[in-house]
Amino acid sequence: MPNRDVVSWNAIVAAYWQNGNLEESKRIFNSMPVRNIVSWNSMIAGCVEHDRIEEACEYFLRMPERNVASWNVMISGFLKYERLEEASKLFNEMPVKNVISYTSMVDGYANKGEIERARSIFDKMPNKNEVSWVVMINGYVENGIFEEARRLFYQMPRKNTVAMTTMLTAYAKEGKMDFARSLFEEIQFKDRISWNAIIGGYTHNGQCEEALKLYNKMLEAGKRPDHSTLVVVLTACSNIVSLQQGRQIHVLIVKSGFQSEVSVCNTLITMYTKCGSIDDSELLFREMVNPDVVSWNSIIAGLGQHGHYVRALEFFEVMKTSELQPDEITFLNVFSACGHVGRVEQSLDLLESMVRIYGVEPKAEHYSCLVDILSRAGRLDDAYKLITKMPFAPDGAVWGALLGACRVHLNLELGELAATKIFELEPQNSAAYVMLSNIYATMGMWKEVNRIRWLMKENGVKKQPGYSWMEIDKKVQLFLGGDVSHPEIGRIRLELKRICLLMKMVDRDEDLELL
DNA sequence: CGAGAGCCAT
Repeated sequence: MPNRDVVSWNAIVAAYWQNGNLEESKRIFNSMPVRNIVSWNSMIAGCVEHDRIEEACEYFLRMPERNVASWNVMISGFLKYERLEEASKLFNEMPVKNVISYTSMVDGYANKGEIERARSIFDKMPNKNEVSWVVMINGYVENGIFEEARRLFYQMPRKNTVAMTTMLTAYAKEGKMDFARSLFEEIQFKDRISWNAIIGGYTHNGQCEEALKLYNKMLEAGKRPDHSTLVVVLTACSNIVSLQQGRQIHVLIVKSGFQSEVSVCNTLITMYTKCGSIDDSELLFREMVNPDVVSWNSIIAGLGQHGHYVRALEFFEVMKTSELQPDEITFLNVFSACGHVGRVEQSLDLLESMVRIYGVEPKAEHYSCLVDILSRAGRLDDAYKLITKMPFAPDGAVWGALLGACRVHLNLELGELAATKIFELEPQNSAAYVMLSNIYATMGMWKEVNRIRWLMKENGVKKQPGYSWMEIDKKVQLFLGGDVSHPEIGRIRLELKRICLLMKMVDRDEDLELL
């Protein structure tokens, strides 16, 4: 039975590359006495899996005959690396297409933002299955076109758990958690991913208590958490600054062996940072055997958020000696630290070395940071020069950084210029009006102050009130900036005074590091 | 024995 034989060989070939040993797969493949189409297809899939698309091509061209799966595996290989042209060439050349060929192309176009082309293939499909529908719906969701996603979802004939989870995620991204929740309740066979989606939805929409409640329900329902579950519930704990619940989940992570998951550790680092326990963040980071860029970014950001700027910069120096490449977020965190300790020259050097050494293109946010650093150092003209030298059009945030400093250093000319730019780019940006008006007020130019006030009214700009809240006798009290009519105003003021005093005391202790 | 889907961290 030679056929039976091939099947066993194929299984061994597949098993090796699935366990990370592509070379052994290839060796066995070469030594096989007989091969069928499946042997070749499996070898191609293995190469694709191990980022060796060119080798996959070689096998594809060498094989004596191909079936539809051979073409499909090549197409999905090219799509994996966003090589749309080659994928679509194969798609057009292949003699017979099946539902998988079409679905792969729909997914490929949708992932590249070419949603119209994805849709036109979807509409041309001779028959669709549940996967095709989900790919198309999710394509709309990923591209933020929620109305069309919803329309297709309701057209979809048989909605399975995956489709419902996709739509649930769409509602969550729109902030419509009530719709997301009722869809979730309608899912007959809720799996772990559906639970993760609804918990994540509540977390990202600021309803973290509800997220944690659902997490407990999930455990009660007998679903074990996976690394994604843990990531979102830890995020929920961070957002509500619940160190106690965060630690509880940390214990569970250690007991269940999830501490080997990099994403889980990274989230733990951030959780401890946000919950005020930066030492735990650092301990965790040091214990990681395989930190990635996100781990480094998290600890550098964390140290910065706790005022340990110099230490953050030291970590960055160590990161540079590792084999990991800093990314755009690393540089944002590093710029932030530089700015706080007034390292102007260093940040200018860094901006230059971003591209030259690390191949990271600075974005608008990076320029905003630099403009902010230069401006705060009083170098307003240099900041303006940097803006004019930016390789793309400056956005409102860049001008805002300059305007903010113009208010502090009282530079009327540049301030008016920056404000004018912001009014063009973001006419509803109330902060710009307020800052410009403050410059005029400080300089006693009351006529101009009135002109800005009039301009705000004319453009329908509303300054959103500044507000905060605190807990008094187990009740949360909301209070507005400048509001003296609050019934608990006395105790609120007392508490604010206490916090100010506390901050000044802490500040004195940590001044040393700033120098 | 081979090809297409939903959730997650800075």
